[in-house]
Amino acid sequence: MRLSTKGRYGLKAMLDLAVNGQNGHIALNSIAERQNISEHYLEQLIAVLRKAGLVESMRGAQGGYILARSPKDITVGDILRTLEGSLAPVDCVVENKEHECSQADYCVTKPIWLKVRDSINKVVDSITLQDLVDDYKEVYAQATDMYYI
Amino acid sequence: MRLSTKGRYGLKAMLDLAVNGQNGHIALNSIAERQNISEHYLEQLIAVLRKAGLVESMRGAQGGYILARSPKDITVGDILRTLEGSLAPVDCVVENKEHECSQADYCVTKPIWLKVRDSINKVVDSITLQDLVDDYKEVYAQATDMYYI
DNA sequence: TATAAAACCGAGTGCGTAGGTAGGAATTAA
DNA sequence: TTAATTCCTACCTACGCACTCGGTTTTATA
Repeated sequence: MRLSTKGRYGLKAMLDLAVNGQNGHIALNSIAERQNISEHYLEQLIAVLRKAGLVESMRGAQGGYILARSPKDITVGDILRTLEGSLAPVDCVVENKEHECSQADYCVTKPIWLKVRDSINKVVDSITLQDLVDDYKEVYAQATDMYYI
Repeated sequence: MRLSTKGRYGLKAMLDLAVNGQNGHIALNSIAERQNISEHYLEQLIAVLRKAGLVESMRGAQGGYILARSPKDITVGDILRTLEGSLAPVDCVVENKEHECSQADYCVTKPIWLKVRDSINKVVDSITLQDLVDDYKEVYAQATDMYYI
């Protein structure tokens, strides 16, 4: 039941953008360096975030990435589901695919998986990037050049 | 974030034992047949459940398995965590290992993972095998020879 | 006491996915 | 024109899941 690095790295990158991208685009290599993530690998992840409309890019010199929306309008759930797919614990309760199991009406375990899925979504959808930015600023009120996320 | 078949098969097997094991031991092959699980594979899973003290075995002819405790004293969480390990979404919030990350005090994402972990555990710990047996009996009030779990 | 039914055990296998690398093409500010 | 940067496709490797295989040991019963 672990999240892969996709979700974790992606969340780190998005938080990095929220903290550092106030005035303009941020180059991928600077994010990768600060967050200690392979640049080429992060490239693949941010491509997914871009296609999902969570970040926007600018090519060429001085290009980079920027959040597509305000941090308060991007939830942790948006980011994780974009990179990990559904957070459902079993396939039979993946969103919009619940009907696909022929035994759904008789299955006594399905309600368990639904509850687990919904409780996970509830947590991650209740936290916005802005919440994390606020936490970050509080923790690093003094040491402004630290980037542990 | 999917559960593996270990957890799902294990839960099915335990529910099968709760439903069918009222009067004595149940042979593994009958569980495997009813639940449509590879017998040899289920053997490996039930060995884990036995070592964890959730089921007891009797060897030899007419032997088999039986729940070690009353179904009302076995939760879905007990079964899933035994077979899957911690249900934590990331390693840094695996139970009793939270301290191992040197950045734990500064990490702004850790509280997210803690909330996710706790919400998952809360759901699965609130449901007992007896609850599932009751659901099962309700669904199959008429068709008593069906075994979809 | 022999037999068959069952649990117990350890090793091996195929496959998919995670987590990257490698190398280059296209774009654009300076 | 150059250098910085995104974008794209292909490839690679290790690992764990979901089994299979071939036995050994135990025990009720005929």
